[in-house]
Formats: sequence, C-alpha cells, structure tokens
Amino acid sequence: MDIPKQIRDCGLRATLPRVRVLQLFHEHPGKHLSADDISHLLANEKINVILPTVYRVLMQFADANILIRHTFDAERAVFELNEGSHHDHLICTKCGRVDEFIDEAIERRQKAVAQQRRFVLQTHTLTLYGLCAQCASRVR
Amino acid sequence: MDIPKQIRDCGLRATLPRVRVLQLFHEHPGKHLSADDISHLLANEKINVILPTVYRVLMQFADANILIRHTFDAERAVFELNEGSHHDHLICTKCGRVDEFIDEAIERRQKAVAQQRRFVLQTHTLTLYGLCAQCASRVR
DNA sequence: GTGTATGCAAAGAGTTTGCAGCACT
DNA sequence: AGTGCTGCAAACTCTTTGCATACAC
Repeated sequence: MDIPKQIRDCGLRATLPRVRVLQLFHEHPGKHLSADDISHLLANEKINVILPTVYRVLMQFADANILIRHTFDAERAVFELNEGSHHDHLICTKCGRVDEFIDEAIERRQKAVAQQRRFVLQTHTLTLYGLCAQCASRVR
Repeated sequence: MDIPKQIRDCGLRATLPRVRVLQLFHEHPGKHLSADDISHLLANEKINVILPTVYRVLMQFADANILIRHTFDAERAVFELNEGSHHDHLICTKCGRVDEFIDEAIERRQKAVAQQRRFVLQTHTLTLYGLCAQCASRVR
C-alpha cells in the first residue's frame, strides 16, 4: 500500500504528519485511536507533531473517508481505518477493548423500522456495552 | 406525581433547582434536554439557577435513575425521563428531531451476538440517523 | 441547629482557530 | 515559485470542582 499516494489521491499533500498518522492506523489494524493516542505514539518515535495538527489530519482523513470517526463515550473521539465494510461495536466497560461485529438480521430490521416511519436512513450506530469474555471470567 | 417526594425518595433534599428541573422533564414528555436547554428554560421563568447547578442536579438524577443520559453526538449530553422501558432512537440530521422506537427482533439478535462471543451484555445504544418524514419530503 | 446544596469563580479536558514561516509539488 | 501545511499560542465549548454562604430538614 503506497501511503503517500493514497494521501495525494485525496487532494492532500503527502507531508510527514499525514504519512505517519496513516501508517499508524495500518500498523494497528482494528485499533480505535484517539488524537491523544496518536500524539503519544508519534512522540515515542521522537516525531514532533503537535496535537492541533493531529486533529487537523484526522479530520481531513475522516472527510476523505479514509478514516471513520466514532464517539463511543462522550469524552473523546476515536478513529479507525475505513475498510469499506460497515460494522457495529462491542465495548468492554472494564478494559476498554473494542470488538466489531455485523449482523445482517439487525441491519434488515433497522431498515424496516426506518421505512415504516418514512424515515430516510443515512447512517446508524449500534454499540453493545458489557464485559468481554476475559473480564467476565476474571470478575466472578 | 409528587415531585418533591420523588426527589426525597432518592435521598436528596427537595430544593427549588431540583424540583424545577424535574418538573421541566415532566412538562416536556419525550424531549431530550441538555444542561444548556434547561438553563435557558429556567432563565425564561426568571429562575436563577446557574449552569454548574444544573449539571449537578442532572448528574444526581441520572445516578438515581430518574433520568437517562445520552450522548448522541459528542458535542453535548442530553437527558430524558427514565420511564423504565428501554428504547432506541431515530434522529433527524436536518431538524434534530428525536423519535423513539423499540424492536424486539433487534433486541433478541443483540443478545445472541453477545452470547455467541461470551460477552456479558450490560447496556446498548442503537441510533438511526437520517431524514425524518417531514424533512425528507421537503428536500425533494 | 446541622449538614447538604447552591452560587460564584475558576479550572479542566477535548477540540478548534489565527497567523507567520516552512515544505511539498 | 506558489500554495498548502505545520507549529505555536490562544480561544472555545462543555463540564467539573473548591469554597463560603444559604437553605431544607
């Protein structure tokens, strides 16, 4: 995957902050990273990218549909690579782990609910909160 | 409904801010109000309740399960009366209107998805975004 | 009277913006 | 060479907290 090219294809210049941020997402597949996470990861590599720049880059990538922005809890936004396939999330309230799932039956029912109310569906978010298998077995 | 009593039953004193805030929710059934909304509504009645107090009261009511706190978009939290029955939401991205729905098939599938992954379900949020019937007909 | 709740002021966290100089194309 | 991008500083929004006074019980 040619990351600079992918960036240029969005009409953006392939600058160091943009390349490294996008690489980070490819290096952490399935991870949901916040602006702060990214800032720290870059700092660890001794790359000096300031937080406002991280926000700007993330916002541009989200606008370009390279990333998807989620706000699971209200405190902070997290981003993940847009692999093209929609999915919903399972979040562990103990360890913060985020898993993904897709259930066609639920998707169909959602469309039915919307149609029944003459509601033109654009997007949806479904998030299940609870204890992941590991945390659940540790608790009891 | 004796509002002061309901408040005292939570172990809280029936003060003016608490009584008026809870009354507001009863006066606006089905509405989802933010701290700012409430502050303005109270200001209109010439009741001087400062924003931090509104936040404190809302937080206490949410802790007492009188209210439910939602964070549909990340910008601000909104609250609604807890009528005891779970439901999901349809939000119009044009006019901001919030409707509620419940679909047993979706609820069942969610439990199945969680169980299949040995995930101990605590809560979930499902929100459909799109155009409500009115806005949809106005657009085209 | 006692202890809790409020008003006020200020702090905090996450995020956004203005601007001047630097870097990608 | 020119325009877009970044760093820096500061602002902004929503929310929380500390403290002294005021009120509910």
